[in-house]
Amino acid sequence: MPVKNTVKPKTSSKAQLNPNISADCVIFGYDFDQLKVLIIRRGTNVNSKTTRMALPGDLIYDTENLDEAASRILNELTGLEGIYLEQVGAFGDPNRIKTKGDQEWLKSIRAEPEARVVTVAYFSLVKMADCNLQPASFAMSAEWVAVHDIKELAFDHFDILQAALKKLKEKLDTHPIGFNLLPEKFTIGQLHKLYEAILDKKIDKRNFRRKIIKLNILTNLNEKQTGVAHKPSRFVKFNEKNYRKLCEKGFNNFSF
Amino acid sequence: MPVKNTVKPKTSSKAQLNPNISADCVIFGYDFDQLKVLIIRRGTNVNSKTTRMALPGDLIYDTENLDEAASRILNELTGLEGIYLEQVGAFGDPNRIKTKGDQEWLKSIRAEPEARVVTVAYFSLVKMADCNLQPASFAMSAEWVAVHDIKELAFDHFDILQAALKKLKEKLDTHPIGFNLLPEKFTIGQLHKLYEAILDKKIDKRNFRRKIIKLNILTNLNEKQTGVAHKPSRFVKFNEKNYRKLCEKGFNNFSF
DNA sequence: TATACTTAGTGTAATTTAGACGCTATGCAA
DNA sequence: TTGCATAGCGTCTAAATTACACTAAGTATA
Repeated sequence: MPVKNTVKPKTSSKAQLNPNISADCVIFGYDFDQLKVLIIRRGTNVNSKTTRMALPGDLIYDTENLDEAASRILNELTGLEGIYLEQVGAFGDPNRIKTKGDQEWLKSIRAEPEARVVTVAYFSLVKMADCNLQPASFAMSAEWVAVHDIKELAFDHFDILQAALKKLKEKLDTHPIGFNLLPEKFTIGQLHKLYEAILDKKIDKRNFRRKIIKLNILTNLNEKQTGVAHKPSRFVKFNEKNYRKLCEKGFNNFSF
Repeated sequence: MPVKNTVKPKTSSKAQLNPNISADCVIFGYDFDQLKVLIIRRGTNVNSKTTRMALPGDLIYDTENLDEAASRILNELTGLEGIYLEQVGAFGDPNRIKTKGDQEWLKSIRAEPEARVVTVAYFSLVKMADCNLQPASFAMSAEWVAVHDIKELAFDHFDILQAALKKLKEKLDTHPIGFNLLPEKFTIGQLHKLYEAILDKKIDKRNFRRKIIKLNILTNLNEKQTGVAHKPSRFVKFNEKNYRKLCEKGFNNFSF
């Protein structure tokens, strides 16, 4: 179930980080061309040999629930609140943080680097332009990387990424959540390209239009693109009300 | 992703139960009439006032991974191995084990009853007849209860059950996993009734037959029902090989 | 032993959906 | 003014979905 990260728990000074449970976020963004993921370098020292790329994540506080932990991580890194967030699942192989490089890294940032850690993975969809990337308690820096360019990550994060991607694709088959990656105003063409980027395949333009328009969740705006070297497209916006109606009614298939 | 619980980790005497992480199993069974769930009473004292019904579950060992923990729980309770098992997700509200009744119970069985526990929920599908129900380290007794008759459970187990049920229904839409609940030989009529029981709705008999037969994953047996007060039905069995082929090819829709 | 009862097992027509495909429109660039 | 790029639309065909009714073959029972 998707959650909106509206609640920012006040993690009081006496709140304890639980050494055995973490949350990791696969934060997807879209730059009108490629599907991207927010990747961090952990640690505090830029020049450290031990900086590897990883998903943003952190141990969780004993006072916060899992959704809140994921929201906190997302918020610390991007400044965003109220973002689409959905659990992917728990990853808990005893050896998931035990490789040499990972252990060196953990020793530099954790009180109990060898503790067994089960992580709960989330994926979230953000509008890239709204992100104000900043270092966080758990991340020295963050950057957007195209999903296709990621070949390896620290810990089991590559597996988590693949699982998140799979879940995103499946979800997109049944719920038109792609809007979360686009700005308020967008064109159907942009939405079309977004679907192609996520599903990683060509989709017939006319069939896509027919299908998405029939859902009746797009509101036409009296505004067109300007300054484009082709016929300008009309902007639309996502119709939240009709979307809710559609969800209640239950729409089964929305696959391409 | 479904896993088969083939691995039984030897939890050596020095293996530690992690106080912060548990696994809970929603074990589904089918008695040719209703969808059932295996429900336990925890604790060791039958006469205790604090026995409430709950899902089978236990803290996990630091040496086992999550799938193994779920397999262990399933195996201890039913004696079964190699069972369909799939993660539902992690549940980690800080207050999920904090109600009075739940705390009393935990105090009687756990070293650190107040520790924060995040649980990873699984659902599994078993052939009821194959189960050899027995008490387990975490369960005084176990019994099958019809899903529809369950109104409340300890901790957040009712929520977990609902989530598992939802996941099962969704999965059934795309993968014909219902076979796992039926014996080797079964009739299409039994399969039909099983689908109706899980999805909790009527499905047209002829349409069901057509659709399931077209999948080509049923092998006809030269055997018929005997002793039934109606036209005997031919038995079929699940064709694992064709099922794999179908999975590889990818079958999108299988919804009723 | 005939009748009732129960589930097995089949087919077709109407509607809806999916998939393939080509053309004109409109703006900017050269 | 020509070319280029994307917008935006409609139709045909095949396939899938849905709704729906009867006969068959056993047991139970009157």
